[in-house]
Amino acid sequence: MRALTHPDRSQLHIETVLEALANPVRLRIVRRLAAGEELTCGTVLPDVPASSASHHWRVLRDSGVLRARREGRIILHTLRRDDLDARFPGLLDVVLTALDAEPDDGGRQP
Amino acid sequence: MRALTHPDRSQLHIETVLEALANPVRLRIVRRLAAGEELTCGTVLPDVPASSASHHWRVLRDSGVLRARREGRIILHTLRRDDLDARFPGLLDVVLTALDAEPDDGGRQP
DNA sequence: CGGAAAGTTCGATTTCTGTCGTAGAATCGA
DNA sequence: TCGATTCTACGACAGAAATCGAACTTTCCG
Repeated sequence: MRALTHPDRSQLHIETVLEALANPVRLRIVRRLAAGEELTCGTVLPDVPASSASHHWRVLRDSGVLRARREGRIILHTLRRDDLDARFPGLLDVVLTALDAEPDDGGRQP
Repeated sequence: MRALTHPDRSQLHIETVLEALANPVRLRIVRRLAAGEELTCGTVLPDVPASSASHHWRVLRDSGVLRARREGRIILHTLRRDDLDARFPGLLDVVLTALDAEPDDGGRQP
């Protein structure tokens, strides 16, 4: 198990962040973290296989959207609101607001 | 040649817009349109084959990021700033500001 | 009318993403 | 120490997206 590394604030890249956000599963994660709570991988995507979920958490971490902290055998994640706001002011807010105005799946159910 | 159709403002979808923006070629287009100028397809991506470029313009149109207007044999494109600001206030601004702070290729050259 | 220009569409190819099972590491509690 | 829990790593596969040449449409102009 590799150490949890994150790009630092100055390395955040708008294109990478947009790529990370442009996915329905990852938007679900971001949305759940919006309240500020620290959440474990397991709690957010009960319907998704662990290995798939892990992939999405990683994309969000690697892009700098989330910060991870290992606590024993679990990993606690938070939104990097401070860093995102510093580098891309308003981005997170507008995405979260837009998500709130939509159903949980982003309006993709029949 | 099909008519140029656009999703209307109420149909704009944050996830679709993020997907459209999460691509380096398309970000180049958006960046060039940021000044408010109406531009033709041919003027923005001289290095990209026309058929590839056409694909990207289409993604941007279909997602609602751009508005197209046919003028004879050319197509004039503009950013849908009004609609994007109405539905996702601040999104375009933060993306454009972030792009301005980066090199033209988004920092991907060696 | 004929040819050039601007874009699109189509189809083939390649490349990138997402999905998921399996296996493994680390931690905890009994 | 054994087994359960939590999560990651790997590898295979499928589907989606990007790329691009070739053919086509429409328009403009000589």
